Amino acid sequence: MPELPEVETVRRGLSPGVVGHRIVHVDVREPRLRWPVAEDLGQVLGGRRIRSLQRRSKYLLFELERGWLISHLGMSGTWRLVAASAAWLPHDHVVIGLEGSADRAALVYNDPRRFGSLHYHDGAPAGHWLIAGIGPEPLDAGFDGAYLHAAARGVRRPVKHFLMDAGIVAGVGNIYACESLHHSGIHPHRHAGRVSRRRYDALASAVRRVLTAAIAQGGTTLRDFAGADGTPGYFQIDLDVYGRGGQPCRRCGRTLLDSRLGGRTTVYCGHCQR
DNA sequence: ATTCTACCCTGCAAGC
DNA sequence: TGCTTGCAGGGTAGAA
Repeated sequence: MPELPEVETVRRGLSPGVVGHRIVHVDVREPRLRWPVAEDLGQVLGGRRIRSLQRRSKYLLFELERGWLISHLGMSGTWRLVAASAAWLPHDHVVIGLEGSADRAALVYNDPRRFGSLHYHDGAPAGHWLIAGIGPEPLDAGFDGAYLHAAARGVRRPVKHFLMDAGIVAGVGNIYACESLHHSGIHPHRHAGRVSRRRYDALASAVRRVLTAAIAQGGTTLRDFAGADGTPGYFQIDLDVYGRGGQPCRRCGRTLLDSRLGGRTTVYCGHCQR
């Protein structure tokens, strides 16, 4: 489900309802996520106020009065704010009760596929093992063509893989990798080390442009993604290649190709992307 | 050291 | 109608 723009959309939607509120209890109803959720999370978090809600790569970071709650949505995870009296839905795995919110009294983590995760970390998120190795944020200074070009030196794996590697750049998943490569005219199967500096300039700016536009549209809703208030994203309307295999390229009109790259569907134009 | 594959899990759609 | 198969926006561990 969520790449950087979707996680950012969740962060923005959730913030007003959680920041400043105190956690009164935590109910781990199903600890079997990507990694087991600590069953004593309630004892650790209970009584602490949420100071801010931040994002790093595809991780949501709840800054507490002390320590951080680090959440990843995997493929199918969602957070929603509900009234205390709300009925449980299937796959509601973790419930965080909040004080100081009138009708919205609990934060509920739902995740059918359970690829998401939830960790408490006592120090700064950058020190957590899941986050320590992550590369630069694509929307921050420091991410540009020069950086990509240098990082790709001698790398033989496909440039699409390279771009989706969080250690290289944070937050770019399958959808936005396909889109950015199409925007910049780079063939997804090309070896990362065989892309010129000039074309990495184009790729870096395409990544920025695509992610920024997607955030402005509230993310991409393919089947079930929704922001914290339940509204879907609208960026799917602007997708040029993802999900459009067999349809005409919007630039040259030729049929878009569907291939599998590392087990993931990759759509590209064999004419516009070299 | 890099790079590939298999796997974690449920839900849905397509095909038979 | 019901079964099987494959695919889905993620990321890791372990093998090659």
